[in-house]
Amino acid sequence: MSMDKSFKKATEKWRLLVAADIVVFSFIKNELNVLLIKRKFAPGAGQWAIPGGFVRETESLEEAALRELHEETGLSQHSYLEQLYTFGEVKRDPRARVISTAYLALVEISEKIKLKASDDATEARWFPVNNLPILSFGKAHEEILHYAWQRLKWKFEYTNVAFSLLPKEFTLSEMQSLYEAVYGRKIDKRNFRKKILSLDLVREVDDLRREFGRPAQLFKVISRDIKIYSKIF
Amino acid sequence: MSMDKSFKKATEKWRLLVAADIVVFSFIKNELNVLLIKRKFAPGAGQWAIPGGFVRETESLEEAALRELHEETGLSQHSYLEQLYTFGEVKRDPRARVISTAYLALVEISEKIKLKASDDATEARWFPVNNLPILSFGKAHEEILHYAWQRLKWKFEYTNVAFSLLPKEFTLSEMQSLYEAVYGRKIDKRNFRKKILSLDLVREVDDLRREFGRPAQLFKVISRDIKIYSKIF
DNA sequence: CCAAAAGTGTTATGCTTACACCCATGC
DNA sequence: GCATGGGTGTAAGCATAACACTTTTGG
Repeated sequence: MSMDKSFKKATEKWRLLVAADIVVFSFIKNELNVLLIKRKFAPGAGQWAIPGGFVRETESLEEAALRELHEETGLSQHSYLEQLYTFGEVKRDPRARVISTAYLALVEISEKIKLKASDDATEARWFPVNNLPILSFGKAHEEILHYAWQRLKWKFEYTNVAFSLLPKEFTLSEMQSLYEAVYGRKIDKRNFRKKILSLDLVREVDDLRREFGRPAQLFKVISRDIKIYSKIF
Repeated sequence: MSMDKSFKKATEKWRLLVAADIVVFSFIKNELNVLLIKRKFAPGAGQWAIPGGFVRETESLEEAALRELHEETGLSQHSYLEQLYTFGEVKRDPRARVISTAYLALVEISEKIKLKASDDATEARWFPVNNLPILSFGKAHEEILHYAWQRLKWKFEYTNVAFSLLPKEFTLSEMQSLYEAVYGRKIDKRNFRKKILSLDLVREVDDLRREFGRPAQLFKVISRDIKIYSKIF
């Protein structure tokens, strides 16, 4: 059998780097938040960026994304993870030819999750999606965030992925305000409750949340497995 | 500013290859077809596979996918192209660590498009999606095909991408049988025509197709730009 | 009793689906 | 005149969207 020249050629000049970036969303104080880090190194040192880094030979893309997330932010849990898109233009990184695969992750912030201490050189912080800082890497990271948010909207419309951002027990009003935060628009309360209850996704628990006004019924998820529906909202 | 160790480390051992694969669909004789090549080299020499190959340092992922397609099949046109998914598990290719990004392309076969001559060592052929040969690369390529078909179904449901598989002029019955081929199920004729015409996507042309039975009205597309609809069928 | 948020039904409209017969042509 | 595919309308059921007031609690 003859030799495969294109394989030989490719291995003679290994000159492509592969990176994994990870956009992490959470729902904090009725706002959709994104996790960003302050970059330590060029390019873009001192500026905010999406967590991410180079993939090692011995790990999958997904593993690399989660490892970088842990190293850069201290976060080691997630309730949902999916691949977003792979950016492969030639000029993206000034230092070398880099292909980078972006992931979308969701975390619940019910138990207080600690981010990496900010006295470390790499600081990590949650930013509300409607109040983001200037990002490094020109428009590239902004586009990734925008794309991730779009994808999240779509997932909310057609799947039960919303539960991955909610704590174990929650009120329907909380759930509604999560939908409103993701969609960026108001939803009618009666229609929302009617639809969610008709889908048989949640069950009442024998407890109430007392804050302001009338106490609210608490619910829990029946199953957190991701399912696709025809259209939720 | 201090040095970025992870970048240094990554560039010291370039050991990841990046490949691009491309799943090409066409609509031939009322069947959905996929373009496959007979592999010339190991692994999987002599077996059928999805076209693809290694990405060069100077080209984008998309360019690589299209270049490989042209080199391996002779095809140099497409009416639609989108990124599908990036496969990044560690063990995919026995020869080296390979990350591979799969693309989905559509072509219209109106003007007879010539595939690479089969006396060349690399043969290229269209296969109906319901009658595929054994593929090389174990289950991996089968999964990619399955995934591509799933994505195509989704695109047909929610966008006007169907026009990318139809010739300039077509009958509504042709268009319906394209939908049926992609979905793998029958659609009611009256409902189909009603819906398509109500979306204002096509315009009658002043010509008929004569084959069997009553001649059929020919239509053309008003605009081939991809648009998203709430649900077509 | 006041502020605050929870909770609750009905109606109109539009979309989806199911369904059967006549039409125009070539042979 | 018959075989072949082209072309047409209506009604029922379902999902969506709009809309306002009462309830329960804490202070």
